Amino acid sequence: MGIADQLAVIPLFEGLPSEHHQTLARIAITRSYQKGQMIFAEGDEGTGFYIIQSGRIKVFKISPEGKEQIFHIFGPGESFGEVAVFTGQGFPAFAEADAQSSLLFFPRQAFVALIRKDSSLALNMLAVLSRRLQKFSALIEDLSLKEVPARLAAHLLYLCEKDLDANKISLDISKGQLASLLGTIPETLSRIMSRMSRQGLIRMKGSHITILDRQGLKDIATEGKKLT
Amino acid sequence: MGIADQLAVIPLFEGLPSEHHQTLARIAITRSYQKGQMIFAEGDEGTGFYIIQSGRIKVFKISPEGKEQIFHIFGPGESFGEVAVFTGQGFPAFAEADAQSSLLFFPRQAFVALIRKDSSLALNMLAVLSRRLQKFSALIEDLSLKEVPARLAAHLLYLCEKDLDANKISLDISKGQLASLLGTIPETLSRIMSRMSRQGLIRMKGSHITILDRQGLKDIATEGKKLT
DNA sequence: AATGTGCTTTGACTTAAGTCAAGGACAGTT
DNA sequence: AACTGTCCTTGACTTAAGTCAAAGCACATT
Repeated sequence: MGIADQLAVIPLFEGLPSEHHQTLARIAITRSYQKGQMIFAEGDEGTGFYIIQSGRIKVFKISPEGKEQIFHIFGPGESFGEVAVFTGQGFPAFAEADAQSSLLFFPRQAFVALIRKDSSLALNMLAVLSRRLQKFSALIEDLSLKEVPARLAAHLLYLCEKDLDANKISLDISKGQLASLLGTIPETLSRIMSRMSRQGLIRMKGSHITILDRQGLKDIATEGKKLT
Repeated sequence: MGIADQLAVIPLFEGLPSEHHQTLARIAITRSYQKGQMIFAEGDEGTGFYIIQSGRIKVFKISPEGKEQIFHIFGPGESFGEVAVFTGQGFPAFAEADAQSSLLFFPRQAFVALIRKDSSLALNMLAVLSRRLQKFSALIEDLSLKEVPARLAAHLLYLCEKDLDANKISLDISKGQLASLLGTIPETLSRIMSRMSRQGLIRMKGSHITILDRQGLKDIATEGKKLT
């Protein structure tokens, strides 16, 4: 399968005329990264953005003391690094391969030229950025207005929505990473998870989690209900 | 001065052909709000977005316990509520007039139609959203990775950049609102400000603040340096 | 000048969550 | 089966920041 065909099925490029998929395929540059390899650093000049063919990328920031906040973990079909393309400033965060990954790089100039010609592409991109803004809003709300148990409860409920199998979740990231995604540290996460287990809200076995009391989690996530 | 002329000078509509300014002026609807009046609530259907002619709007969320996190305070020439236009979902936060305000409302359908025709408008909008994403990144970083003194220090330095007059700042919002913007509460903010005063970093007189030790603030804002 | 209403500050106290340090658990390798 | 490294958990402790309550100020109105 050619690159153009791959592009046709990802949300950002959905509904475009197929000659534009061809053009996109022509300007895209394939790049491979090892697990742990840095893709860009905060402040690096934004010469283009990326789409994930395979693998997993984490986008994050680090405090002077070394604490890490993960903004997002992206998987196949998702794009990242677009912000720098449109602001003309540097990347606002770090990006690192979380697994062996294959990416498509779209150079800024060529991509912007294409967007000028195809308003559907522009609207798709607006939708992608808007959705990201929405996610960021939720993260800000969580960090500022909710405590860690509420964030965790919300995240677990979110995970078991997509993993449609009723109540079983298998974490595909480490608990340390989950902590960083929720804006906390592994110790705190661990303690809260065992509290939730003790209260019969979840059952935990390694990276497999079963939700036992959906309503109970919902109360903690959205109502101000406390975890004893 | 007609609406079209006003539109010509705001960043979002900069560089567009003037007949598009005419069209925009034609689809825009003027709306006025009293101080304290709600413009939209979280979850409301996003039927369009707003541009501020005059006044001030705060966009925020509220926790079940009533704590408020301000996402942004917008002034004349700025737009808000765009996200809902492009995701097709409800508004992700509340918006309220912080002062008697006059807004221009752009209905979704008509605006999207216009964006389809004018790729410069699309690119301008992409730039606006990207810059907002950048701001949100910074807020997330602050909330998760920095303590309140660091956020305050950074904010003061930011304010005195635009208020070019060397070292004097006059807050145009209440300290309670500043607290909410920094993700904290008035009591905490007050305590930290007096610590900063005691250490000779700033001088405070009502809503007028003088920065006495720029480097000292910078150290607290970016290096991990502590406030005693 | 006196009154009231809404900010802001201060003090005493509580608490969520972070730090540091020590054990466990587990997976892969030899 | 023993070893090694990594990740996860637990315990004791510290700390930043929130809560509650009471003054203090400041400005607008009568």
